[in-house]
Amino acid sequence: MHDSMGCLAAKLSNYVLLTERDLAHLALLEREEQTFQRHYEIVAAGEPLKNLYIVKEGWAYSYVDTRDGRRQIVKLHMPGDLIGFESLPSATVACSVRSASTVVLCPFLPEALQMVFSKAERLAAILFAMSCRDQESMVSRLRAIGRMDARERLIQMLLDTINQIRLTDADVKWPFTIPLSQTEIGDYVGLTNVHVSKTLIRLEREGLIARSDGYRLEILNEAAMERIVDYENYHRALDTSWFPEY
Amino acid sequence: MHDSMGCLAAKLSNYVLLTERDLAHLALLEREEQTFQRHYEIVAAGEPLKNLYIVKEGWAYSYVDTRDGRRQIVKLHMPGDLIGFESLPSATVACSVRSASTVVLCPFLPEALQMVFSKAERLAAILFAMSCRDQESMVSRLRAIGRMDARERLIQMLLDTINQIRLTDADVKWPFTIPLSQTEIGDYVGLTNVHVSKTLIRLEREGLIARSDGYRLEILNEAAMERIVDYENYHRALDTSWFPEY
DNA sequence: CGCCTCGTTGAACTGACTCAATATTGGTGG
DNA sequence: CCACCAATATTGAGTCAGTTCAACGAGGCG
Repeated sequence: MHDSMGCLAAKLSNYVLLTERDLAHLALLEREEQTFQRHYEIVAAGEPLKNLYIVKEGWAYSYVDTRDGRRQIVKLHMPGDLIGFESLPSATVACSVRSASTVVLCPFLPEALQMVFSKAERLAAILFAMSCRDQESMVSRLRAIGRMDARERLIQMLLDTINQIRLTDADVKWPFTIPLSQTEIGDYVGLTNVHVSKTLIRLEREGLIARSDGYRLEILNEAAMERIVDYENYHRALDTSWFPEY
Repeated sequence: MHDSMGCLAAKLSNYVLLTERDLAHLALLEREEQTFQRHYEIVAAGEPLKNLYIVKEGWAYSYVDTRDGRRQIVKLHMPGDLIGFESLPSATVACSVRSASTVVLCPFLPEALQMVFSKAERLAAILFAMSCRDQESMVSRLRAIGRMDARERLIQMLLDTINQIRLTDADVKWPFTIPLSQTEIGDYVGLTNVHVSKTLIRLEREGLIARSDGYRLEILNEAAMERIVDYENYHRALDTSWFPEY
């Protein structure tokens, strides 16, 4: 990651070759920044949409609730991720956002997209591609939650998380930290905290993972885990053949 | 729906005011068309991405499989819907597509987007907004599948389907037809065909819905059903405040 | 007429949940 | 540096929603 680059730029540069002009436009989106403590409610669903965000540091997640208090975490946000696109069409916040660790976000106004679409077509295409990639990610989550048992869901979640981390940190060292409680993991994969605990212990006994103090975790047999869930890593370079030229 | 308009244009015009220029660009995407019989495998996951599609008539759906044959239907596609965006970033088909009824599709090449982004910025913004709306829809599905029981999932699915229909057919008449078998409905909401059958019968006994021969269905107490799942209808006009001007 | 797909029904099973007690961890202030 | 508290994780017992399996029924089509 270059010092001169913002976090979004750094992440996008893993996907696609950015031009000077792209970088200049991107810089405009990452001017401000705000820091939030762990477990802070950054945005609440139902409000009018004020800001979109770029994650600069730390983790956050988007979630929705049911009236009787059940919670579903929808996406994890790591450095370089964009937050809030699903709220754009209705101009109303569709998902609440909460920090998982201490987190630094760059807020920007939806109106900034006007400039992007009219003056930086290629960047617009990139953002569009990122939105499509988010869909791809949600497709795989729907598959996991809709059709897999607890063990498979957790395996899928761990694989996907580690690959998402690798995007900005090419060789992660084991063990790595997942700043999520088991309740949060459960809310992410559609299980109870109790069953997450039992299933993680099972994965440990099977020799697939190892856990050390607190939230540290090691994936011992990634290949086997990939086979179990038929894992497809879509966190790779973007196809740019349909992008406009400058 | 104007005769001169394509299906996508017709659908978009429910969301947003289209200019002459938008319409001209849209027309370019809807030149060809292909017809498929019911239950035809239109695209298979894993292939290189060839076409994106606009639905002109009939229903189709996108789905993914697990290795051992479990299936998860990801989206329903109705007239005016766009198919295949989630495959764009990887240039590989992420979801298989299958026709639910006889269906007419307008294929177009991903490269057509190049023209859209460079020459029709406003249309690009619209497509981007549609992709974000798809995300919104998948958020609500994750909530349903991850955190609701069978009865709630089916209620949510019925409400959402009828509201999606209403977009192009403002006052649907009861009873309306859902061209999906109970196995397909199960694959959509993450249940078995057996349990779908039992749960639909239960909803009927509760007086929430009525069913007539085959696939015809009537929603008897929409308000009650909306209350049960805390339903939010996001199939409404798009916020265009961040769209570029011409 | 007979095949095939689809829906219904019932019995038995089981994965995940609920509830509740106990352990562990991390953070805080004295 | 230790003691205490709150948050989180573990464990076990009992329950239940949804699955599996299997049989049966009903319409649609060649």
